[in-house]
Amino acid sequence: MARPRAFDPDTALEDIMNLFWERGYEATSLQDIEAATGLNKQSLYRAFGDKRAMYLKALDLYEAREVAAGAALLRRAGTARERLGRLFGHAIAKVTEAGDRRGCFLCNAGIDQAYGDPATATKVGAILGRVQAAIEGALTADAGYADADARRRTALALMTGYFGLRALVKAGMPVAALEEAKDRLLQMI
Amino acid sequence: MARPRAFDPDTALEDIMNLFWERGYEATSLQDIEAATGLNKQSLYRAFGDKRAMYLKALDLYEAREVAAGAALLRRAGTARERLGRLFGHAIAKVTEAGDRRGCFLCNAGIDQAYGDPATATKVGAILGRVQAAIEGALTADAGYADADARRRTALALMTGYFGLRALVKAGMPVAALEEAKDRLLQMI
DNA sequence: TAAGTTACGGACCGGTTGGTCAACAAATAT
DNA sequence: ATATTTGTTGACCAACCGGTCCGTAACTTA
Repeated sequence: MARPRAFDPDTALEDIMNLFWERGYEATSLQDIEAATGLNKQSLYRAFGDKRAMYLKALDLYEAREVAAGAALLRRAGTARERLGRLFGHAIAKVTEAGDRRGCFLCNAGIDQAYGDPATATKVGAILGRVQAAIEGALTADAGYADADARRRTALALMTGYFGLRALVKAGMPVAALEEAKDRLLQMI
Repeated sequence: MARPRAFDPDTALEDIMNLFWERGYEATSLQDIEAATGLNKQSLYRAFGDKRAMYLKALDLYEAREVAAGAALLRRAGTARERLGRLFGHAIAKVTEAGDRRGCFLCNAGIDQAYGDPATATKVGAILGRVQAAIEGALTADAGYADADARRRTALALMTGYFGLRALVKAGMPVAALEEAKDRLLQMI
């Protein structure tokens, strides 16, 4: 109909997601976003809405990308412990292989924005529910988890441990300690 | 010698701690701190230093108050599971009894400031070490944890679960799910 | 009471915040 | 070619940011 966009919104949103992921909402300024995307403020507003909208869309992208990748690790063949081991191991591999200590954007958002912003809280809650379901799904690989209640309880405990692990990654805990915590948590299964 | 302070620095620091605990570093402005303490910016600077210094002192107070209270729960008589159950139960009781969903200031600080600010990272790391030691101490109550390595591994896993639990509190997870996660995590012991 | 010392309060600082506006550029449809 | 629609750009906004300065008030000591 008219002049087409000169940039790719998906690429821009990915840059935005990485910024919010690393620094959180408040510590990320529009100016930072302009610099990271190479776009003008006005183009950003036109494409995504205001800063809060950008944040929520970044969370959506995080689920579509990172959470989905984690869920895929859980679906691949193996015992429940092998599946969860892949997920937990991946969280630590991000540190050892890529030096990435940003942790989990979802967990970060839960702490720095869900408390205080209802829209974020709703979104985080919804994603958490799907993470829980994915872990429960991985547990069905073991005959020992035929009971739905036991499955749910263990899934909740594992999810809690997983979030703690990723929080401690961002807090700077040494890799050796992270590994020990991971291995011991997996013995729950 | 000269004119004495008209306010109590300890009370003021407690107000500051509560503010940082609830909102985090970036979302708390000097103006907010002035309003919460009823003090002038100048008095605050004179008493505590700049904003960052206030934050670090607030973390110190948090350890002296809240972490110490948690460690006391771990020292009281009982089996290891009873001791840890008190600690985990206390984290959930804050929600059910006081409607307090601020979570753990230490965990919040680990996510929103330790990554990015070396001074905070150092302090958080030091406190984490003492928390780990307190949990290890509680595990010695059980004969099954005579081995120091096993004790350390389990303590790390429990600490990780504890931080996950408190992160999920702040993220808004329903109490019923928190309870199930807590109970299942305690079965690790 | 006078001198010395500290606390207090508010004005003030430059810089940055998130957000808007209007002029201009570029593409399509007729 | 012209009209129309949209994207881009940079100037601009009031509000607020953390931080400082300075005149004045209040207290202690001599």
